[in-house]
Amino acid sequence: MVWTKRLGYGFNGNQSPTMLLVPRSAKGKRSVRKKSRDNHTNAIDMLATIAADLLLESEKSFTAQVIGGPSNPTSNGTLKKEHLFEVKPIKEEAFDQGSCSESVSGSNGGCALKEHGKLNSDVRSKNPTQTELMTKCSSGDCGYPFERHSPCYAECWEGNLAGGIRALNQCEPLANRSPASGKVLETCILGELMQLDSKPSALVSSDSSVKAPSGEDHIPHNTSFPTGWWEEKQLHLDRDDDDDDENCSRCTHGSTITSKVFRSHDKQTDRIKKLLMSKFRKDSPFSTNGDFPNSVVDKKLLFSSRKIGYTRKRTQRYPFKRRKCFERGLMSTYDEAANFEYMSNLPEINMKVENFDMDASLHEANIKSAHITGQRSIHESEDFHVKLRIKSFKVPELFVEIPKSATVGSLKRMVMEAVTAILRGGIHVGVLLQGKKIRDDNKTLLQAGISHGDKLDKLGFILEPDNVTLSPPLLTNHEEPSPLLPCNATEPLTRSPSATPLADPSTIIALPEFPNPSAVNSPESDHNSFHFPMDVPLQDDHQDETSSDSRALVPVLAMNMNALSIVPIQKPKRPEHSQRRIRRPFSVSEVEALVQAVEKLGTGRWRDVKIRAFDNANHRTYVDLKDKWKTLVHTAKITPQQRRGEPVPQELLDRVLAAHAYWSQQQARLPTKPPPAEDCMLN
DNA sequence: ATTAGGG
DNA sequence: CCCTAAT
Repeated sequence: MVWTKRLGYGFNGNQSPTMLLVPRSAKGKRSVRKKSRDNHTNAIDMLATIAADLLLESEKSFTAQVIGGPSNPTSNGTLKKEHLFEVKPIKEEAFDQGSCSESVSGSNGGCALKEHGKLNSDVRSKNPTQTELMTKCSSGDCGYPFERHSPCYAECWEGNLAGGIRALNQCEPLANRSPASGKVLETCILGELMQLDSKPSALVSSDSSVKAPSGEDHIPHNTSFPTGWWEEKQLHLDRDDDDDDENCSRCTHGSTITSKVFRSHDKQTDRIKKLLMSKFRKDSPFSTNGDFPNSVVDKKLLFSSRKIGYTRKRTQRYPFKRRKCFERGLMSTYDEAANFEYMSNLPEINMKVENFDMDASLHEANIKSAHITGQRSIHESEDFHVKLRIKSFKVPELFVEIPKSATVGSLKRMVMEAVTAILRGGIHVGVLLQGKKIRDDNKTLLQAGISHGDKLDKLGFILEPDNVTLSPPLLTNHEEPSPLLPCNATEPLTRSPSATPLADPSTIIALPEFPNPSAVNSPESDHNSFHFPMDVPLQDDHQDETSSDSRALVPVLAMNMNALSIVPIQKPKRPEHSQRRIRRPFSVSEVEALVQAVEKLGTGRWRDVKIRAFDNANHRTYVDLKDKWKTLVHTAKITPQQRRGEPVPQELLDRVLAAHAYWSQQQARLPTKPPPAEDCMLN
């Protein structure tokens, strides 16, 4: 699968870059992209390339760190393409972008980012657990736990956006938030949907004339979330996102297009809204306090949330699309650490937890006696059961950058798009125990230490974006929809024979609609293969690691929003098509046909060659034929020992050489005028 | 859409 | 095979 990260850079007004994008026009673009695609990209290389080749010629001192990536990083320290980087200049002063007030008056959301960044930086530097975070933030201006509120963040947003996002950051004393703060979630989600601006977005039209600051670049994204079931629900108004070479032109010309998209999106939104609202009304575990949600409801809830994301997946342009027109855009990033703010607004899951309390000594002694806690007894089986209360899942952090002139509705859309972008990339669950990520899926809870009551308090779950692609076996056929797993997804989770106790459906309930893992393996898949949460052993690393491990998908340490940062976007471009085509080596007979056609037609008429010799071979494009010819010529020139694959008869290779020579000569002879169609070296 | 080349 | 610039 082709991996891509959308990198980009933007400016806060006329100030320093805050985000790094790799513009299409950048000199080093290619190498960056290449490197990015390489399986084992060295972070320093990446950094150096970016720093040297791209935007900041004068700033060549950068540091890079991994801020996220596969949960099973290679143990050799190299980085995989899925890893997320943050790159920032060593000299941070150079990127000072001014104070909050400046931003408010003259720029855009930079203030929020900055302040937010500061705050996060503060807490992140300790690689804190949630508890620590809350403590930390409680001492801030706000006085409320950071869990759900970042005063600076909210403040700035209010300043910049006239309160547009205030609802998302409502400050609420912890005590007032009943069970697991579910209420806030409800408010936010509902609020989002209900208030979605139904206007075609003045923002777009007004800004569409704004000249894009720079090109942008895509790298095909490797991530392919299983597509299928939701697609039928989509409104096919969206253009293919792949041919993204267009500048603002598309947006500019296409104000109608844009409007359409938005309108339809609004319809869609309405539907979702209704759906969600009914769901909430009926099922919401958050409607009353003291009433803990049960797992079933939770599943439904999450399901709904995710559904939103998927459903909207195609109807919504990826933020960056419009970004070019806005001259600003939305950056989303994954910062699984310390993002409680956002977390509180997303598929947060709150589960009532039964009591549980395991006696460590019993475990260690491996005694197989049932242990009764509270009212419920443990199974008489060999294992004790651990009951967990998942107060919340962390979800990736988002950063939004949007013009002051933007409407609140558009802001909401952007946020939603960002959410969608992340969700559609797929997520899995990470488990943290006392801040340490448990990476070995094969460990038993006992081995991992998830058994003692005291430790369970420090058990954390985290929703992590999948940085890997689901292999396309069932997608090669582009038409076969992925099975939609039922939301009462207990079964998919237990399918794996290697499932650990964690996969017990009674404890893990938050992963409703992952595809059947058995369906995502393909011969083509490699280490990038999708790992179904919890039941596939990690290959490279069986050691627990602290979250500060650079290979872990974890907190951004001391993240400074002024810093130049590369923010990968979870934007799998047209997932249904972006898969690298399966490799299909040419058979000898195909080579024969190709050679014959080229002998006849020459080397500059691949379309004709295609029609002539491969008209019925749908998978062979004229580009393929051209490429094959290229390799054939090369093959013919090297020694047989150097050749690989199915050997091509020397006779054919000789003909290749002869034809190549002949047509090269023809081409040299008539550079501008190709030989007549009837011409043929064999004539 | 095709062609031509680099990756 | 992919990605693109250039036609």
